[in-house]
Amino acid sequence: VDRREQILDRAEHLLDAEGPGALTMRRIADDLGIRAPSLYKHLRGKDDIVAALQGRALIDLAAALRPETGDPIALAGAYRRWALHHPHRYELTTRRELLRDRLPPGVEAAAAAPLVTTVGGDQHLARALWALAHGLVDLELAHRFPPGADLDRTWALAVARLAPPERPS
Amino acid sequence: VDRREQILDRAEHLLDAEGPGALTMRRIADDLGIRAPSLYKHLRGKDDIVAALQGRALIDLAAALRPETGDPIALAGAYRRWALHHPHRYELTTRRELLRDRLPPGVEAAAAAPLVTTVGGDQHLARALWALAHGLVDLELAHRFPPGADLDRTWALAVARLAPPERPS
DNA sequence: ACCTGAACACCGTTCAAGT
DNA sequence: ACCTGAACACCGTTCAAGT
Repeated sequence: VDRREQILDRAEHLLDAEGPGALTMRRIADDLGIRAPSLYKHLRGKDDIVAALQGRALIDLAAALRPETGDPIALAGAYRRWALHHPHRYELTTRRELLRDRLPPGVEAAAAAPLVTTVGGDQHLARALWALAHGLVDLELAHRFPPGADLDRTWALAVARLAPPERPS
Repeated sequence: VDRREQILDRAEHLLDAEGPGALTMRRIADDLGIRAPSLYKHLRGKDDIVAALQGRALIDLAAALRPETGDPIALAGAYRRWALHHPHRYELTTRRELLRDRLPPGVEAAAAAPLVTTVGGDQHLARALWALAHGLVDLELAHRFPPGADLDRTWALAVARLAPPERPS
């Protein structure tokens, strides 16, 4: 129905299947059976596509994290699982500049909210836990750890030390 | 003297000054007063340049970390300082695939050694501390934290929790 | 309203040719 | 030994033109 959504769907499919390197205007257009210049009648340019896919990814990530709010271990697990399940989407939102101006408003905050709530509102702790999870995922996806490394154990140890679960008083 | 080193020096200067986006064969050649195809008489291609600069960066980072071995806080501080002082070099070794086959042997291990020693040999803890530092730096360089955030405090809190200094017995 | 071909300013890279 | 121009297969993007 909406041509713009069709384009974005194809682009997302291409991203998932072949990674950010395959996300070119000519490839997207080819998949739709048109020529690259035609895309510019429906969107402003490639940045528009990237920003839209970043927005979708953040919304999807937020939805994956929300049910795990409260338990740091479970939340970290959900973060890791989402990233490993959508590595190219994670790369697009994380390794490329986040195009904030074109993002649906509140999306970034929605993805951050479960984190802040889970650590009890401490901003520094929330940022640290985020950085830890991002760092672990980023290094894992970049194959920076030795092949046989037991990363489950690394995650468990690290999260437990950084953000021990709230003891009910 | 060695033309290859001259090329790498120029490339490194270009990287520091304008970032990875400016690191093109034509720009490097222009800076040297020659044409791009001439570069291929001295190196195999652009990957060769990237790998060489990644190697230099890791050696430099290792040298910056070594003196701080032993104290997790000081080590993390040195890591952060190096990354903020050479943001484009950090990006080149971290956001782009690490070209291990073309790296000087042992360089990756040399950069990791101070970390492993500092946490007392625990591999999981070493990986966690590395991921935390990388995640914090990566998010800071990507402007993912709010502008006024007191990141000094975030680092201090996070490192202290994850890797408390060894108590002398 | 939607799509096209041709063009522009870029990439990395190859190769025959010049000195 | 070192460098060159021309070319190839790519990029994102613009624009006059076609239906």
